[in-house]
Amino acid sequence: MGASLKDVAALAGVSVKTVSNVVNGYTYVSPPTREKVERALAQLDYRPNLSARNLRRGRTGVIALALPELDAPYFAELSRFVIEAAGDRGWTVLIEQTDGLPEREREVLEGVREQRIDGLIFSPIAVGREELAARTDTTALVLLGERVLDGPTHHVAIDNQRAAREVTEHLIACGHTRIAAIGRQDNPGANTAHLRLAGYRDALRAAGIDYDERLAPPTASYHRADGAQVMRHLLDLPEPPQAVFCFNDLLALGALRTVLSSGLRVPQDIALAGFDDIEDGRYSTPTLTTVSPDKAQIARAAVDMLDAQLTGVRHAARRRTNPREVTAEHRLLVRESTRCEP
Amino acid sequence: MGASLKDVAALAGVSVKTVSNVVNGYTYVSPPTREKVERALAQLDYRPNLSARNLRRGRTGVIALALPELDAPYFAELSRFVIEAAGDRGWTVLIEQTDGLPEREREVLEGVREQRIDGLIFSPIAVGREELAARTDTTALVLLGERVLDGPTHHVAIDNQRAAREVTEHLIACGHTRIAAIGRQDNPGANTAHLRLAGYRDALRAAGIDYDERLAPPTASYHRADGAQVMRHLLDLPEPPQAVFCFNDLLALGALRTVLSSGLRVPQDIALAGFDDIEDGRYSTPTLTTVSPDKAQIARAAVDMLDAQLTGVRHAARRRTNPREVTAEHRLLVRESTRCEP
DNA sequence: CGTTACGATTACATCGTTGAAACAGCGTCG
DNA sequence: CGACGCTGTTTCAACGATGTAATCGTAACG
Repeated sequence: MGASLKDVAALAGVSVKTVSNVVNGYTYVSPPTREKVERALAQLDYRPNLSARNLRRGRTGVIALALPELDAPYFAELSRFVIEAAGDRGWTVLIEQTDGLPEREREVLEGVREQRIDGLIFSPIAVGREELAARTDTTALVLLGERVLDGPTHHVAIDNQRAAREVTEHLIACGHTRIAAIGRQDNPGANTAHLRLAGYRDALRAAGIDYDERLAPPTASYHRADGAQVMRHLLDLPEPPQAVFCFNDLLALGALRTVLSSGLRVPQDIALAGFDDIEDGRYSTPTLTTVSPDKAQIARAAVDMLDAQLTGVRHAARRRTNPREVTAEHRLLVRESTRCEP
Repeated sequence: MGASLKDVAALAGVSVKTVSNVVNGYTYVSPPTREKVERALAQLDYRPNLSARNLRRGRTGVIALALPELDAPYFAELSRFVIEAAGDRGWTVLIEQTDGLPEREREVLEGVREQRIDGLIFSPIAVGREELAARTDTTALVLLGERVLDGPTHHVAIDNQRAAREVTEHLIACGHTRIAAIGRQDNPGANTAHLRLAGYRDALRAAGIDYDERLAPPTASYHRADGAQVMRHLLDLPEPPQAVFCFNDLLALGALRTVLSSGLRVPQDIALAGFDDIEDGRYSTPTLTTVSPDKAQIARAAVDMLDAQLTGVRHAARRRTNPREVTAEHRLLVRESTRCEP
């Protein structure tokens, strides 16, 4: 087992606390003592026992990131940024996969990992406003990607509705009028889906196009397979759409597959747009028009907000910082899949 | 803060240790006492403080998974399986991104997270046999995807060389003779690249085709961008290849992009095969021929081997279990990108 | 009836670390 | 010269849980 402070102290001929002081960079240690201790530290290859340190300090230095799926590229890319931002603060990230299951999400909220983490960054799918309000666990929390109005918690998201409107406006500007949407979800918790649908409808309305529910079929989840399947359905309509706005890139890539394998061309026969700007869409053929959320900014903001909560609690005993909402930037990236002369 | 054993004990009117006994399912607790304690536990919503428990027990219940990049789909998919397999044992997984940087990899090996984790599953890129042998940290270790012969550590991998040979044989069976490879790396640590190249050359040799180094250009890393760029280079050769074996799917998807945007068809003009079976390749157009490693098996085997090391240490004080090697299954999946009549 | 055995419970020490407070030594100041 | 303040160091008591050994009561035994 590794050496403890006691071992080092014995070797250096000083008290345990002095060694602790050296390790923690405490100011009042005489140079000769410091040097002696440091030699001993090096000789024994001392590493602090984090369990003990955390027990004493009441902090673990670990935050959790709870996501639906790690293998959805959007979340994988986001994770990397969160890990980096947390690393800058000396924090370690523990990843929790909920698979979007309500019960797993509730577990996470109620602190399965409590005592093991200082804070939680959570990207919910199923859990709604009520569950969040009812939460009893007091671990610091930041929500991602969900805009729970009046919600009791900090969160960071992009302006989903505006972004969705912009995509749809772009498709309209290309001259399309029969524009479908893939990704509608009627589950009341599916906030993101609602917002993107709302933005889509905003743009239609502004252009004087009637909303046709048959062009926005319900979509079980947001994987390639769903996109492929719903697209098949759209193509089989008596009047198929001229353009399709998919609520994420995976759906779009699935849809793209269906369109191309039906012998149709993108964008000439059908234009396709996605959402998330995952790397796949930059290398598909055609490349994918999409909304690019500033993932680095989202990650940074989330980590910052956790930090604020944690240090806030320290300074003003358990004062609940006011729920803050950060809106991250996004950009519409027009690529080949919707290229047109406007 | 959460309630501690002391609080529960006070409420139940018993000693701290009795509560501890109830919590840990110790046998000799009288039914009435047990019930009293359980009521108190429930009433205070007691959760054990893991720092304290770990300090006492010397185990953390956390393992680390160190990967080059979480946002490479192969690793993202693998992570999910590792997290699941670890979850079955009640372990939590902490993810460490090395970005393939030698210095980060060395840090991981030397136990940056020591004291915080019980074991490490590590997928190295840069670090080689010598560094592994020189490792001083004693945390249980399992290597992924690397076949370090005579290495001092447990590891699990598929038979890369055989798989690569099978892919190449398939391309040869389709009638191709000018077959390129994307993914060669001359860095001596790049074991996987060497093995796949070896398998490629085995197949060529068996078919009596000369190995032409110009058809296997060095490749800096394994991202789409690299595949796209190297493919561009191959297309610009005086005699471009008829088929290309890419050492992973990302390279293949990048290459596919280049080929298609050059106006060539896949597989008619150029056949393309990849490696890893990431989801993207199942939805690209054309779909991607690839080697599918049994990721679930790899994850399970890695976790099993960690478990064996951990319990081995417990039983026979620090007995080094013999380095074991597990070879996971793989399958060649022929899809559209190489379809031919053989 | 005294001893033993065992079930049930408790007191105590301990894991490694760090905050609070005490203490020792020494120069400074009134 | 005594009080004070500063640096440098140590002692002590926690943090929360658990292993060990001790304790207490009671039933079984010879």
